[in-house]
Amino acid sequence: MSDLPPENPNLSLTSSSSSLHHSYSRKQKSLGLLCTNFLALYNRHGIETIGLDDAASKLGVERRRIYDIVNVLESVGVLTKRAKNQYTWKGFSAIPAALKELQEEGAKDTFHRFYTNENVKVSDDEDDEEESSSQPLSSSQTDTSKPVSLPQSSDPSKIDNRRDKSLGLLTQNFIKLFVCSEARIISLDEAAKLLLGDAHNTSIMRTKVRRLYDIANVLSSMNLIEKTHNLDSRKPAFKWLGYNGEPTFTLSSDLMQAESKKRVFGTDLTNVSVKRSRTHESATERRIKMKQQAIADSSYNQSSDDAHESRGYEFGPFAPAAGGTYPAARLEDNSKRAFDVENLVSEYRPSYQNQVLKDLFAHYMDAWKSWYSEVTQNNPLPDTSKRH
DNA sequence: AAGTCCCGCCATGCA
DNA sequence: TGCATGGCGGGACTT
Repeated sequence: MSDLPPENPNLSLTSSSSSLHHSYSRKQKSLGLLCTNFLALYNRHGIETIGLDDAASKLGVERRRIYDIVNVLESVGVLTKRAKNQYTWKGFSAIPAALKELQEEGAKDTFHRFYTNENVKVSDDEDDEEESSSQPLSSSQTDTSKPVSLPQSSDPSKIDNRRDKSLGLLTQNFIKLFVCSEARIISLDEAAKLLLGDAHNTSIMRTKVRRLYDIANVLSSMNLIEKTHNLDSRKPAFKWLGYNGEPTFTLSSDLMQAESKKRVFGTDLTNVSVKRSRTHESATERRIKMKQQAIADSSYNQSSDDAHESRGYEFGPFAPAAGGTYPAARLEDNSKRAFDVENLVSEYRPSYQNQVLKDLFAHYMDAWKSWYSEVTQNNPLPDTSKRH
């Protein structure tokens, strides 16, 4: 139990050198693989509670990594926090409901509840997040449309709760992007942009994208999304697969051995000497430099970098999973889609009261338009408003 | 103090 | 090379 985490036995953080071992591969330590192992370990009958320490030692990683996984799993309903160090296993069967809830929640406020000053509610924002089962609870506290943006605008209050930036919330918003729109393929860059409310300095974007990588990895290992490319731009992106039944997981061979051997795995392939040599000063220096640079080019009104680039996502039929607010349209049925979107427009436009949302909406329309014209080209459709 | 986990530096991997 | 990825752990925030 208290087998200490593998950690680095002894290592010289200095140097670079050394013997690098042959077999170190970051792939073997990826969050995605770790998640797969985690799932293989706990997604079985009889499991009802999961202890973080137990998981960490069984998987041979630090708790920090377990948090990464658990946080996103929880945001999809697979787990529920019970107490310190303790989670309740809900299983994959809880996913559909969770997705549905996210969809409804997202549809209701078009991805987020933005706060018009009259209904903010900064202070008491939620308390008990999800809890799918019983009641919907749609108080998706603030989130995505973080006020921020304008560097110097006066922020009413520091709506910057830690929770607002949590991996869990970000996961849910990322999922809403798929489930509440017609986008089927979205690149992490685009996702970050959308979730950030557009126009942001590189530093913030970079960090957001970094988080999205973590999320994408675990969602991928759950088969909720899959990596692909944008049809046109070729840029890597993720495709929403939705919940299609419970996938099967298998422990990676080494873990298996470790398990059967009753021994902590991981220790061996930990990249001891590879540790990055964080030369304090250079790191700090760099950080400062980046900060300044960030500030420098954060001119929020960069009219130049948004607008276009709408090729971030691809549209497609709606996810099979939870039936929801929007009808599942067929790709071929262009006219219907046109109709749907237009409906969507008139239905939602009125609610866009803040700039951020407006931009976001415009962004989507833009993307849709280009997609539309593209499709229309090879497959001219009769008339926009006549179904077939 | 212990538990959480945000953040972003910088190494890897792969065209 | 350059860009996409993502390991990793410092240290801030919560309990």
